[in-house]
Amino acid sequence: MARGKIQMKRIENPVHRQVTFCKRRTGLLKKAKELSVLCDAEIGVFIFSSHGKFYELATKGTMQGLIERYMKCNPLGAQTEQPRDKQALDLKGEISLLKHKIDGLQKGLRFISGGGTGAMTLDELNDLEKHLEVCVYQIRSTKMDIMFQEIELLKNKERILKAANEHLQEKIDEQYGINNPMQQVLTDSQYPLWTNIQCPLTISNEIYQF
Amino acid sequence: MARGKIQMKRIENPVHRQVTFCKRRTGLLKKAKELSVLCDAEIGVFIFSSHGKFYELATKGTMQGLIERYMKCNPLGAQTEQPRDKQALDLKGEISLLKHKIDGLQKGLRFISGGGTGAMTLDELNDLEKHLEVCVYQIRSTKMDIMFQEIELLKNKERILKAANEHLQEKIDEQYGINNPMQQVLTDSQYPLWTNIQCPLTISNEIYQF
DNA sequence: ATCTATTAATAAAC
DNA sequence: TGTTTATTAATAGAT
Repeated sequence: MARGKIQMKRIENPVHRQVTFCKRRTGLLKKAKELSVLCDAEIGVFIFSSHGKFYELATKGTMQGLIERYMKCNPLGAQTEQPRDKQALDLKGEISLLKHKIDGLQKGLRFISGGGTGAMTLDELNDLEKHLEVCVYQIRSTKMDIMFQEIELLKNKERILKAANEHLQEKIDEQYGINNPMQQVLTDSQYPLWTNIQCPLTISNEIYQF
Repeated sequence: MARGKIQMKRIENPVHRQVTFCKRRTGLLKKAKELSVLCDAEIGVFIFSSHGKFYELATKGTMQGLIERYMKCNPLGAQTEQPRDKQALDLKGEISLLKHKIDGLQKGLRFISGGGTGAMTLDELNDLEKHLEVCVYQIRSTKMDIMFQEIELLKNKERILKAANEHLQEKIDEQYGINNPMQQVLTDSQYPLWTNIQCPLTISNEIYQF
């Protein structure tokens, strides 16, 4: 794919072969990652070089998980692995994964408490995001509770004041009758005055203490 | 690599995603074979599509052989000893915990970003996080505004009712004097009655419409 | 699946 | 190995 085609056969020159191995290995893993990302696929790649050196890629989860999934898809090979080994492998995998998560949370805490992020991985950011969501939710919930309580309190006050007003009005009506001048005082034109009245209510101590 | 670049993120259009998956899967396996041939490497590739369909390639021997070779190379598989049962128990717990977490995170992310997310890059997550913060803030802010408005409204009503009560009380005092029986009605012992009074206020139309 | 305009990968050279 | 460059290979979008 460059400066000339190459034959699709083993490269005999060891130097050329090594160079090509390095380049194409990188390319292959890149392609695998891209395919995983673009198409939401889970991909695992093993590469053993001719010298026995090992390279691997697991795009989601761990290679252990991939192998397990592979085993499920291929019942034929299920027996090759002893349960003991499998369990041990799983355990190790989980431990490293959990340590990883703890790392992420620690980094997240550091971030929240003022520092920069440092290099956080995608998984770490996922955890942090969830953690932040929970924090935000809790704070909001508490605030809402307080405000609802205040609203309910004020509604209660309103109800009681209305009842008090009604009672007082009835008393007045009893003495003045329905059509006495008192009614004029309670029209819209008078309303703004009331909102500005500051002097203490003579009956407030009894009525408004709740 | 054709007719325009594409973003390195999950392709949301299912048709496009499927087409790309097919093409790139072919390309990836071809690359793996080429690398194996050119550089005399042993390569294994697992591909699980997002729908769970499985594809594999083992360039030399079988996938089983590759996995076994992988087990030997992987230091995690080397040590396994006595506390097998304990390890197994731990393992089960860890697995279910992690699966739960992963499930939750994936669901959350998918939910938040609307469509399915697939693997997101760090930058995408940063953007998502920022977006989330803004969304949460906006929703909370709107709710708070509404609640503050309601609180202010109720406080206003309270103030006006108190003023009205004071005014009415003054009227009553003018006629009955400070020590008339009216006072008794406005004591704490009477208070519960008021809270249950349901009949319309005779002066409410003027006072309470705001 | 097939066709191309483009982009991406990479062989060779340094 | 990393970079550069000329070239080939892969593939996105259209059909």
